[in-house]
Amino acid sequence: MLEVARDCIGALLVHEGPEGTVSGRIVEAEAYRGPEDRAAHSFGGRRTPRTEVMFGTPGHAYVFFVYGMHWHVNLVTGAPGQPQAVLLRAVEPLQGVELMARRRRMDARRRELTNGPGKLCQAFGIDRALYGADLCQPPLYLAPPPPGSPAPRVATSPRIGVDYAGEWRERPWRFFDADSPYVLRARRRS
DNA sequence: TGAATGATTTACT
DNA sequence: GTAAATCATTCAA
Repeated sequence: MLEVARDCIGALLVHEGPEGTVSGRIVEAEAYRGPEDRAAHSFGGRRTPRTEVMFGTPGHAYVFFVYGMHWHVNLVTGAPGQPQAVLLRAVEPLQGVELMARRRRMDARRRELTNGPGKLCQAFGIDRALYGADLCQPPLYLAPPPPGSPAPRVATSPRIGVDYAGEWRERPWRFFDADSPYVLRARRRS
């Protein structure tokens, strides 16, 4: 599953919605390991209407809502019964930048357009309607990087926003393209 | 039925 | 740097 998270970096995310098609290059993702991972929603094997899709077959979208105003998208990776997922945190906009900017109500050139999980979902128009969607076909799917594109320099770091996860917090399960300006605060070493 | 809380973002001091 | 916004989901009763 960690391999899947790493391989996501550089791949394309495409959403063909009623308002148009948007796509972007994935530059940041985090792995959530399942029942043993305190930071995961499926910690302890909790199987609820919300986490249900993670227990199913891989390749589907786990979409959920947090903080009363933000959606997140995950790629379900574990085999059936293995509730693992990869959270997509940031992309570089490619197609449909104007549509993203309209949805986000900001200038299309700003990095803030898609450099966070909630921002990405807003820009892509991802919401509850895409819960459990098959990520191998439209309207929402992943595509391999375009041929000839340079392999990204993938770096790792601890995950973000999961301080409550105790020992699991420090696991370097966040993967990102070290050269992308769309990755939030690529932390400098001291 | 009701209360607590969060895989965040944004605005403000 | 700190805090508010804001509600689906979850857990307790």
